[in-house]
Amino acid sequence: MKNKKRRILLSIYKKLYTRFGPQGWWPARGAFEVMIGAILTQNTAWPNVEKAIVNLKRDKLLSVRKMLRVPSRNLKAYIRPSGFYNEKAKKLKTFVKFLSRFCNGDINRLRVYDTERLRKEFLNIKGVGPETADSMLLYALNRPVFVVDAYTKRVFLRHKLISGNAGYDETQDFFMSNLPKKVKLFNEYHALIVAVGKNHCKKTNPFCGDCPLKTFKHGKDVV
DNA sequence: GCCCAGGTGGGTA
DNA sequence: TACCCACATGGG
Repeated sequence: MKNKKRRILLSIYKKLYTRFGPQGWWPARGAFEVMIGAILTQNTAWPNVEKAIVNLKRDKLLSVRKMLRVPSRNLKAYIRPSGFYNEKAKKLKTFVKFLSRFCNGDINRLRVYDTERLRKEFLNIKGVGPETADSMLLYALNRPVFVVDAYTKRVFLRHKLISGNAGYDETQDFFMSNLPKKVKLFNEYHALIVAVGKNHCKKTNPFCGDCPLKTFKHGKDVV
């Protein structure tokens, strides 16, 4: 059974990779920038996040120290294009305060902690939920953690590979217990799911068309 | 003008 | 615990 799931998951990966090619995630440079991007992209289209990051970069605010110092109302102005800027400014402040306390603002010092410990620490930060924490672990710190998002649930529910009431942890476990725990694989897989979710398994169109997953069982979302 | 986007936390039953 | 909602900009 486990082997069957593993075969299916690897087969899906292969089809997606063949169709969309390497995605080169995360589209950012440096661990800190990835982490900031992970917060800014919460329920937000990436192009809007990029605008915010460009603003931050322009005035060299992409460092723990600088972001600690900048007044909140200024920070809000910088990140405005990414939406939810009042909330996100608070989240960014909370996050850099955590970093300065936990690792003296030095991302390299996070290396000494094991993945489970770091995940626990991240989840304790207000504004960092499971997807954001896992994105940071995988894409900033290169830990083998599978990132689940809205696309993951929609695509895999539509192809009847997970159940409608599967939560974050259960969905994540489906991938992590049936796939080799490899950073490169998890990195590419999640990005490919986003690609197919954007292009085919859309909310408003329950039918696959030339979806690369059309050979898998498929139907409208139940529940 | 309407829908959606790489979520999260707080409130209510 | 399980929903429901606010949070906000920008593109299609």
